[in-house]
Amino acid sequence: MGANIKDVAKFAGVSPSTVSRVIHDNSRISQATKERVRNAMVELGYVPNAAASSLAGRTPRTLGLVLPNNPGELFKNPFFINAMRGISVYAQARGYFLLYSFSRDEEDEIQFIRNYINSGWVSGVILLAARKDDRCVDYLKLSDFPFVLIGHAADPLTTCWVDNDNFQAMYQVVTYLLEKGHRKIGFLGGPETFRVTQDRYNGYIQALKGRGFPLEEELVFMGDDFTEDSGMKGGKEILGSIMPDAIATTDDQLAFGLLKYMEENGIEGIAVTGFNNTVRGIYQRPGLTSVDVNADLLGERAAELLINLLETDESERQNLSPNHYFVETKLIPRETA
Amino acid sequence: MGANIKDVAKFAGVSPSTVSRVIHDNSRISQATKERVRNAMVELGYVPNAAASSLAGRTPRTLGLVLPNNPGELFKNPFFINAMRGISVYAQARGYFLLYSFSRDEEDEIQFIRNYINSGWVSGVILLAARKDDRCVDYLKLSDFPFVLIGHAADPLTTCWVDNDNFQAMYQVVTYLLEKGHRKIGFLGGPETFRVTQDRYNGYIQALKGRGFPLEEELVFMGDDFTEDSGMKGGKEILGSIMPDAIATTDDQLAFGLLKYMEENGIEGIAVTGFNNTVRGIYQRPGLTSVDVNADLLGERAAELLINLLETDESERQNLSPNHYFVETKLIPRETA
DNA sequence: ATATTTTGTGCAACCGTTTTCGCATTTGAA
DNA sequence: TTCAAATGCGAAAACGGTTGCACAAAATAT
Repeated sequence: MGANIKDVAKFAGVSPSTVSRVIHDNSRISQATKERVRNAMVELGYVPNAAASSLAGRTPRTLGLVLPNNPGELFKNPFFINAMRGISVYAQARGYFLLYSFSRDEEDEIQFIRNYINSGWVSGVILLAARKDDRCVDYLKLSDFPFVLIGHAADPLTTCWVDNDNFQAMYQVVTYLLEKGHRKIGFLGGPETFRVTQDRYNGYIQALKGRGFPLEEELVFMGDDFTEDSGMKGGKEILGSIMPDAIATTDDQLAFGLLKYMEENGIEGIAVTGFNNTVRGIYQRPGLTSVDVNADLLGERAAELLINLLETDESERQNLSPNHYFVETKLIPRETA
Repeated sequence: MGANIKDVAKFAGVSPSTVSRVIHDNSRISQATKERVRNAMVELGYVPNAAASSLAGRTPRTLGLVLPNNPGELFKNPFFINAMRGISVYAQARGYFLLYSFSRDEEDEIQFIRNYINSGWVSGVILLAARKDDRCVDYLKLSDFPFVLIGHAADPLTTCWVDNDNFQAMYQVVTYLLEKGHRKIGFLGGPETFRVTQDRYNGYIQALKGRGFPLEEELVFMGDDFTEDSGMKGGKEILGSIMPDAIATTDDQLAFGLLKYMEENGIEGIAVTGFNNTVRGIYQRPGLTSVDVNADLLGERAAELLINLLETDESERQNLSPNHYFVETKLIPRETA
């Protein structure tokens, strides 16, 4: 390993404490000394020992990421890798390291977080997949450990989080469909209990209202989950009654199920939109019109929020502002709408 | 933060040194004492402070991952996320943390590795994307820092690496094509300078030879890179002369280019195979027959190799065996072949 | 000219763990 | 019974930074 703080001190003709203060840009050190020490640092190729630094009281400049371990989801949806990249880009710029781990289940995740915290290896956590009633969130709050959530927090006032503006996103989708000339527009969502479903549903309703179109309950269906099967079921329900000329779904998987149902039943000419811009939707024919949730930027913003949180004094954290970010989505028109 | 080693010592009625020895299962501590201390540890929810531990001489149980930052590649090919998952699964089982970073370029990567090493935060490195004449490899060797490579090492004897058996993989592809009744089989590869191209080309040759088929030079083309464009160019070259009835490519992107060329020129009935089992190949119609390189397992094996390396004494590392693993590939037949 | 504040730096204790050395105590051999 | 070796554990010095405190020198106020 390279030079340590003593080597630098000796080289610059000062004491180790002075070097340390130069590293942290302490105002009590004169410019002349700072310059001399900094030269010594580059001269010797000095990199501070992170272990010693965090042991001695500084917060370790490392963030811990908690990822779900759902093999299918991981490769169908480039969300996670892109979010991780976004986080990496930002964290790098601020000089933070990143720890990650895929966990099998909630129990596993809590275990990880416990290890992150107690090992002293990590100063903050980013949760990349928020569940409803997430025990990880509870655990982190209970431990009073800094974290941010990607996704809408159950308690948005006392939690830091980043998310898309799901209302706005769906509003935009429906408006787009209306402008395309569609009049009877259905809605196929995930479980009602999810915040994201609610938000998007509200966006759907408002977009219709805004243009003076009525909400027709028969054209609305909420699945039990986000699977293709639920999509097919939704197709059966919605297309069984009145025929809409477009259906906005809240997830590409649902859309795939819906398209499958339509194909199997020879139904054509209905516009379909999805959410998440998954790879399958991009490459299938016809390409699925979908909403890109901008995972990259979600990641960057999450990292930004967390690092800002970490770098504000403990006493002021309560009223950190902002405690959340909304990230723009982008509608990607393709053949299905 | 939780309890420290002194708390545990007090609780168990021993000295901190004894607790430390129990943690590392030192043979000089009696079973009775070990039990008592271990009880104290669970009782107090003790997790060793990783910073202190690594400061005091232990190697930090953390591995650093170096990833390329090629946005397109990252989401078209689920290789990286799967490899990362594989690494995570194995590292977790052995009690290691994982650091990752996406780098813009080679310069950036070296910078990261330097930080990894000098910060004392990391005890070994996994390179997920090996280039030819990789400066990172040189740097790591020069620093005498433990690392493994995913991909074939330039110097396979003195480097630790994991890779697919590319010879075998292509042998299998060609054999499959021959068994399907194809007789004139072409080869469309990436740059010749790449080891992987060579290996797969040799597999192609041997598979033909093995069954007594001649190698026809006009049916072989090596592109300048792994892009769709090169695939189209290859199609033009190979399909311009004698018509083969199948073409084995060394990369899905090349295969996509080839298929595109065929479509644009109205050429049909030629079997095509790819490599990497990318998402586009899975979802396009017709589905692309491709070789799954088993990224998950590559990741696991890489982690295994590195951790084993780290846990053998410095003096014995020279003749660590094995210093590499071959990971099975899996041919995934779809419509194009 | 003296008193007071500000500025610049060093000393030394501390963070939590590891590990060498050393000292009892027990075990086994002579 | 005596001595050497093995066993079981504690004391204390690292590891590399950080930071409160002290203190001298310089700047400013009186």
